[in-house]
Amino acid sequence: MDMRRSSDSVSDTQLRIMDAAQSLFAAHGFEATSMRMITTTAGVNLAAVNYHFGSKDALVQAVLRRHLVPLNAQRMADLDEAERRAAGAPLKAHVIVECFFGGSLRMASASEQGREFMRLLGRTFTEPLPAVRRCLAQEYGPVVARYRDAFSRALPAVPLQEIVWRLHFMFGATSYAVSGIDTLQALTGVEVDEAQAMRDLTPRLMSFLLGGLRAPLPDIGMTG
Amino acid sequence: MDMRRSSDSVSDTQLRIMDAAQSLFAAHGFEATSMRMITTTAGVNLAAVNYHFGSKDALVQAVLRRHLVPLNAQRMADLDEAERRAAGAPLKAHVIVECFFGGSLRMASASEQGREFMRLLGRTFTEPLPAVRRCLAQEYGPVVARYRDAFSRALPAVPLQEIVWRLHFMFGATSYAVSGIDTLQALTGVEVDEAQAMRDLTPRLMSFLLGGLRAPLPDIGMTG
DNA sequence: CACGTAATCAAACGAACGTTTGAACCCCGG
DNA sequence: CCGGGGTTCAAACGTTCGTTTGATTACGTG
Repeated sequence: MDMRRSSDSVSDTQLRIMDAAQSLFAAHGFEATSMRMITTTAGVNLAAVNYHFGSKDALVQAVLRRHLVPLNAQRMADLDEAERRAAGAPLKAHVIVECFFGGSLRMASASEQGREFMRLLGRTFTEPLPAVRRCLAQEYGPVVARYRDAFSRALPAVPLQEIVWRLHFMFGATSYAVSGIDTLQALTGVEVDEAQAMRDLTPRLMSFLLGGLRAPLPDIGMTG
Repeated sequence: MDMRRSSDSVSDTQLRIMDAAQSLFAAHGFEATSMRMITTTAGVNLAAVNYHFGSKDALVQAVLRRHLVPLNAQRMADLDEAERRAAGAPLKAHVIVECFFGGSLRMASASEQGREFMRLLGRTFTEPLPAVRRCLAQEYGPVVARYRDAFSRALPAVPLQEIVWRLHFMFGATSYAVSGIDTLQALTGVEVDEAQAMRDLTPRLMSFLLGGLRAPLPDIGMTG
């Protein structure tokens, strides 16, 4: 009963469970995926999840964190590197956008597993499950704060509050773009090759996001 | 056992059930909301849902359709009216955006119930439940096709495929913007008054969407 | 006032859920 | 060869799920 083992030494069983869980979570959602589905798909005993992770909630968090932690670490590192290269000068907006969304989009393009995880992550943002929301707030909080300030320096004419909103919109467009390919198909009736779509998606989305980010400021009553 | 009654004459019990269900679905998701939660909140007997709607899935669809059908009808009518006024001239992009997203945003601003429904609708797009996906495809299909063509006429320089993608992005930004105010709070730590936020959201989002829609075209390898 | 239909009710249905148990198993150090 | 910790296993735990039942109440109609 280790149940909370540190970073190293994840057993083969744990890997198989997380892979199966990620795939099933992405396809059916968290609550609709039962322990029996997970363990059957993983080819392990039903009790294995509780033995190795402690509970279903803990498994959900483990699956999310497995790729989200390195992804956000990469985001921090990419921004560090960009700021180092700029040598004190304010970053260009498109560079910051690339730092934040580039990594995740590349991840979604690279492999079926990556695509699966990004689809899962997209679903995650509208997921009411407390365990999920706690995990998101904890993992994204520092990163978002860092990027918000970076954007604010890059676009000094845009009020900080507006930056936050546009970040929010960019999040939405991205998570939906990644997780909703099937929705796109359902709505438009167009057949899309998913791998091809994901590859083309990066430049398409980047262009869209930058256009939105740099749009003229709306005129809102100056109340706050 | 009417169970499939036509548009008129929804009983008080049915209304109370749909109101309670909508609120709970928006707060906890479809699967996490049990029949017992719904009927207790509505103050009706447990068997009432199955009696009046037939099943939980049918209730889900009834709750979605209740506001979605008139909303999409309004979208069609708004586009009709705009095209009538243009008298044959191609519509401006911002007019089409206003037609599509204006109604829903106004709905979200108008009442707590409207806000609730839009939040629910946002969740709906990433919902794997078959009943939900069937409902979305059916209700949105014609509307999306109509608007896609309108955008294509308004922006003749933009390939149809690119239009579809940008529509997709705009959907994502919007549904996320509406449904994820709490996510915004969780990620940024900023406290937001929801009613105020929803009111300001319309011009903010419109500006962002238009900026994205009119962004320079990405350069993608000409492979299809 | 009776009659019949629609609606509501308490109670129970079988199934599936997440979790726990205790025995069996594997493998390595003594 | 034996002993013990880490792991896997079948089985069952108690709970909750969506749904169904059959009796009971409310009510417009002849």
